[in-house]
Amino acid sequence: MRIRDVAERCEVSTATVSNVMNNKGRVSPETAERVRASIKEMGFSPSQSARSLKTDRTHLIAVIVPFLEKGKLHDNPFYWNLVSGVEAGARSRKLNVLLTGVDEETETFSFITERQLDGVIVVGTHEGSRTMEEVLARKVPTVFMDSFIQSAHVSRVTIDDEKGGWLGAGHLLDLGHEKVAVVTGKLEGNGVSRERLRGVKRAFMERKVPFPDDLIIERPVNMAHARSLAKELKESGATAVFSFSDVAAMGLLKGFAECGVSVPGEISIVGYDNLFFSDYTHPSLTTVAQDVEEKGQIAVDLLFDQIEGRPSSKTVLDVKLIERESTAER
Amino acid sequence: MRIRDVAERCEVSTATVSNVMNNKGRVSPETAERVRASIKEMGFSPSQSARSLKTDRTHLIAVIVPFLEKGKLHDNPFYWNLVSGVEAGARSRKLNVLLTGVDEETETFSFITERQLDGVIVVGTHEGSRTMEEVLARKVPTVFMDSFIQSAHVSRVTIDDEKGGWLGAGHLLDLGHEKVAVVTGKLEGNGVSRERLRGVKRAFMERKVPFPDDLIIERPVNMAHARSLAKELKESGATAVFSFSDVAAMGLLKGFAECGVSVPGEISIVGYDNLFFSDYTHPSLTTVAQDVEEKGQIAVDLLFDQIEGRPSSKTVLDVKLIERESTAER
DNA sequence: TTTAAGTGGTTAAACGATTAACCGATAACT
DNA sequence: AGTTATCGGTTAATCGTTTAACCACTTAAA
Repeated sequence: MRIRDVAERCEVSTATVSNVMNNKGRVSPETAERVRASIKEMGFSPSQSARSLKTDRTHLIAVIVPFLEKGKLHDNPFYWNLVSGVEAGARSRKLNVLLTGVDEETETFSFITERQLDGVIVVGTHEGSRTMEEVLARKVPTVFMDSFIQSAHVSRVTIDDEKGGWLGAGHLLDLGHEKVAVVTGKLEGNGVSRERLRGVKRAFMERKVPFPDDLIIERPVNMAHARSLAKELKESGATAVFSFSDVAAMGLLKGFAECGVSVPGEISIVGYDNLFFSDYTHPSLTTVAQDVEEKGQIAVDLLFDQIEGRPSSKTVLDVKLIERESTAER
Repeated sequence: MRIRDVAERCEVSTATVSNVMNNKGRVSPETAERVRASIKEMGFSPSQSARSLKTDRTHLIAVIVPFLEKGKLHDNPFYWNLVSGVEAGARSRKLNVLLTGVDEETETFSFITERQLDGVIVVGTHEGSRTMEEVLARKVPTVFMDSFIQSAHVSRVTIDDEKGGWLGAGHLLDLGHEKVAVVTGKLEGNGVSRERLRGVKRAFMERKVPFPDDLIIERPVNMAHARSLAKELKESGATAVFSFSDVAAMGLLKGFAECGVSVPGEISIVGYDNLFFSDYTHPSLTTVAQDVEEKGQIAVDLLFDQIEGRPSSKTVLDVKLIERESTAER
C-alpha cells in the first residue's frame, strides 16, 4: 500500500497526505482529519526506505559491541544493561537500534554507510583500535562509551573512574588494609582501568601509605580466570583485593571459597559496576556503583545532539561506593 | 556518492555496475574487475534504502524483547544470551538485527511495516498476548522463542521443557526428596512453565510418589522475590526446591543463607537455564542446561527459511542436567 | 546464405516517499 | 479599482538503486 492509495481514497494529492503525516505545509483541519481517518482505516504505514532515500535520515542508530570470543557478543551483563539503556534512550527519541557485534580485528563496518545510519554508539573500545578508526573514518555522528579516548573532538560518555578507584581504595585503606591487590584487567590501551588505577594511587598517596606495585594483576580476567587467580592471591600476602569488575569479583569469591579463604574474614573484596547479582553473591559485594542505564540514555542524548548539529559536550557521570558484606576491618 | 559516479568513472552504465555488485547479468571479467577496482578506490557503498525500495528486501530483522519494567529491557542474562545467539545467526546470514523492547500493553508495532522488516523474532511472550497478535497481524515472517504457542502454523523454537522438568524432579527424587517445592513463576499463559511442570509430575508419577500440589509457588519471581521467598519455604516443610530459573535460584540461595538454612545440607536446590554465573554461586547450582546461543542461531535459521519461502519446521532442542553442589541426598 | 544463439553490454522505467515551485480563489489593504 | 497576502491545495522532479527489454555484433548451425 502506497501513499497514493491513501491519496486517491481521500481525493487529494500525495503531497497533501505527506503533509498531513509530517505536520508540514498547509492543509485544512477537515482535510487533515479525513486523511488521518483513511490512514487509520487502511492501516497504511509509509515506507521508511522511500522516506530515507529522499530525506537522508534513517532514524536508525547502531550500538556496536565488541565480541568476547569468535562470533559471540560480550557476555558481561554489564553490556546488556548498557544496551538496555541505549534502547530506552533511542525509544524516547524515536530512533531504532541496530545491535551489532564486531570482531575488533576482522570485521567489516560497511553497514554504517550502507544503512546510512544516523549515528553509532561504540562501547568497549579504545584509542587506536581498528574499530575506532573504521568508525570515525565513516564520518558519522558517534559516541563512545566505556572506551578510552584522549582526542578532544570525540564525543563520549564516561563515569568518573578516577573517583571510583579512589573510593574503592579509600574504603579498603580506611578499614586498615595496606596490602591491596588490584585486579585491573588488561591495562594496555584500556584507559578506563588506567583512570581507576590513578584514583587508587591517589588514595594511597593521600594517606601516605606506600602502594604495593607488585600486587597489580594486569592480566585480562573473566569469571573463570578470577576463580583460579584466587589461589595465587592467597599466597601473595594481600589482605584485600580491589577488582575492577564485579564479574571478576564473583569469580574471586568462588575461588577463595574453594581454597578455604574466608571473605571478608581473611581477605576483603571490593568490586566495580554493581551488577544485578552483586547483592546476591555470598558474601554480597562491596562495590563501586554506576548507573549503567542512565549512561546509555545519556549516550543517546549526546548522539542526538550531534545528529541535529548541536554542539555536544563530554559527560562524566558520578559514581558511589556501596558497602556490603565483602569488606571488613583488617 | 552514487552508483552513477562509479559508472562514469569506469565508462560503463549503472546497470553494469549494479550487475557486478550483485553477480548478476552478463559482464566480462575485465569490466567486472575494473568496476570492482573503482568501487574499492572510491570507497563506494550502495544505499540500502534505494536497494530496499526496489527489491522489497531490507535484510533487516527485529528481535522483540518484552520489558521487565517501564522502559527497561528484561535484564535476565538469559535474554542477553538469546539475543547474542540471534545476532550471531543473523550475522552469518548477512542480516542486521534491530533490537526493540516492547511494553506488552501499550507499545506500537508500526516499525515492523514501516521498516519493512524481512522478519521478526519474538521472545518471551505467549498465545493471546497483544504482542503476539500485533506481530502476527503484520503478516511478516515470524519465529517465537521461549513463548508458549499452541497454534500449529506458527513457527517457533523451544527446548524440550517437559524433559527438563522431568530431569530436575527426577534428580531430586532419586536423592530421596519427596517434599519438593516448585517455583514456577507465573503459570497463567506461560506454557513453558506449564510444560516443565508436566515433566515434574511425570517424574513423580513414574516413581509413584505423591506430588505435593501445595508446594507449587506460582507467583512471578525475580531475584529479590526469591530472596524473601526463602523464608517462607523454610517453614513449608520442603526438603528441596526446583526453581524454573537460575536467577530465582540465586535469590533463594541468598535468602536461605540469610535465614541460616544450609544448602544442600537442609534444602537442595535445582535451577534452570545454566546461566553464566550458575557455576559461581555458593554453593554452585545444579541446573537444567540449555544452549541458549544455539537457540538463537536456530531461530534465525527458521526465520530465514520462512523469508525464502521454504517450509519451516518446529524445532525442539535437547536439555541436560548439570549436577553441581546445590543438591545432596536427603 | 539465412537463421539462430550467444555475448556484453545499454536504456529507461520503476520502487514510494518528500518538497520546491506553482496556482487559483478569496480576503485585505491602499 | 488595483495590488498583495493568505489559504489550501496540486504538479512534477527527485532521491539511488534494480531489472526487464532492447541492441549491435560475432559465431555457429542449417
